[in-house]
Amino acid sequence: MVHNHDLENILKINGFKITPTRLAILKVFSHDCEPINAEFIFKKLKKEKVNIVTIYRTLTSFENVGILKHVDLQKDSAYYELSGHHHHHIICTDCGMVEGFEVCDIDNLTDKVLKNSNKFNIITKHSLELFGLCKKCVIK
Amino acid sequence: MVHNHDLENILKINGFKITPTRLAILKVFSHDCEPINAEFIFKKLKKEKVNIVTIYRTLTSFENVGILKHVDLQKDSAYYELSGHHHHHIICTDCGMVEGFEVCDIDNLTDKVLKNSNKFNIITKHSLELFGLCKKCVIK
DNA sequence: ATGTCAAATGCAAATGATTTGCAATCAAAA
DNA sequence: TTTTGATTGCAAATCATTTGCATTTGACAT
Repeated sequence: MVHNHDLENILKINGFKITPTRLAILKVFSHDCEPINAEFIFKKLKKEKVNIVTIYRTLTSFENVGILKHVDLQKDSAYYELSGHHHHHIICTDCGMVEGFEVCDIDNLTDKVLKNSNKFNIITKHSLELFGLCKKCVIK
Repeated sequence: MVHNHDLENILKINGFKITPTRLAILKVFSHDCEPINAEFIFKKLKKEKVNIVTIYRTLTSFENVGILKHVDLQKDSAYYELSGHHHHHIICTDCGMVEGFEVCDIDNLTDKVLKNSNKFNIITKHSLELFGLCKKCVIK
């Protein structure tokens, strides 16, 4: 269970002012472990009447300081998740279901790639997502 | 050097009618090995006065049959490349420069991941791109 | 506690990539 | 050459996201 106190700390540490909107958005992320988009947060916060523009701005600023990570699900909008532990996703191309996985030997890959590259010597991030059909959609 | 004859064959094989526009678009791809977007093709074909809507439609239909592959460079528009040999890219987050690389142990990864997954057993495709700073941009 | 001020938010409008509807044109099969 | 469905162009629509600007508010100093 995540306490409000923890969320406030996240904001403080990153130099943000503590506002109800930011706390609410952080809370949505701490509830839903899967990557979510602005629209999803907007709907979750219907009662709080948070403007979607504010959500977009918050997502961007949270990503800038590293609170959030942008996840590329090859969907029509931008998805984010808390950047806690390093992991990737499998996405069902039929129903959109997302499952996380930890396996990722990126350091090894990066080493090999940089050894063969004459244009790059610094890698700062990477994308790695698998796409397939979930067991339910295979049957269809 | 790619001959017109080869390009026509690609269209024929995939059940497309042979049109000047499609040949021109294919030719752009055969010249530029790096992933390109609709706007780039549009500019390259200024003389031919190809409508950008047609380019979008062509890109989509080419991707559907597998002539083209959508590459996720995390830029603002959709980039495509000929789906010939399997490879990935390093993208400079500063200047946007793109370099390809072949190293990719995806089968091994897929096996491990599916072994641990209870929701998926079929992977159809994957994304894997590295992001960093090219040697020129590191200096800046 | 209160005033101050930059930061945060809301609202309306703009942006920019991509899509859609529809009419005109064209490639390819008969 | 005729026919017909596919292809293209043009204008307008869409949809996620961004921007400008006025208003509000959190945090710090008084």
